[in-house]
Amino acid sequence: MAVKTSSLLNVAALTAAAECLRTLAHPQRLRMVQLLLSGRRLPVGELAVECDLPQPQASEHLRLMQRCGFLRSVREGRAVYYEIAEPHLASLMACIEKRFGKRKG
Amino acid sequence: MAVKTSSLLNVAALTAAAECLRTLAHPQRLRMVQLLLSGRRLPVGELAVECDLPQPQASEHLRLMQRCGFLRSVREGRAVYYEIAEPHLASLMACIEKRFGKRKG
DNA sequence: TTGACATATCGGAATATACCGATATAATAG
DNA sequence: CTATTATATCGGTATATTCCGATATGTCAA
Repeated sequence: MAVKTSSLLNVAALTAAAECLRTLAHPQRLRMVQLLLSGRRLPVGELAVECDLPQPQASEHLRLMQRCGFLRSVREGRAVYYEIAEPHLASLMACIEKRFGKRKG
Repeated sequence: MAVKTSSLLNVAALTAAAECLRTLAHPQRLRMVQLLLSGRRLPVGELAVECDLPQPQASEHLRLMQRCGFLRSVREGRAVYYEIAEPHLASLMACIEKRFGKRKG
């Protein structure tokens, strides 16, 4: 199948994209996504510890990412596990890691 | 159980990545990037018209994207041309277009 | 020099976001 | 039931962002 040349997104798509990017644009949220991409799924408490965040803040970050479709949550007993819901997140994070990994600043 | 950390970005890299993503996370700035990726280089005035923005706002958006390394500017006479300075922007935008292009809206 | 055009910067108001502490809800064990 | 654990939500404050109008800077032509 031929590779389609990038056509410009319309205003609605650009607005939606901007919202999602803004949601992703936070150090701890990026870290959470990385953890979930590599670790499959994790409960809120463990994500909070890994990101060195108070539990309420971790919960709020996860809620934002769930709201824009990046994550979904599944309750199991008392724990709530979060996992990646948006397949495109992997390639997006790969781009980000390629740009910001192994770099001197 | 600890999560594997070999491929995770450190805090500094995550912070830098978040800053750049935040800069990109605006509808008109995304549009500017798309225009510059497809049209090579454009003066401020033309970008302002294409994005339906007042000239001062266009200038400010461009300044932000230049500050984080996405763009660079070259003055030619009275006009100032902006162009893509960050090679990774193309693949990043490709990811975004893949996710937000051709969807019902 | 003056006048025009192109771009950049400034000041402020409205809105959004991040962070924190306290508390509320939910599930389970005893 | 109460107590414990895990998560979610709320109130308030500090900070950041966006947008706007006005103005400053820079370049060139005459």
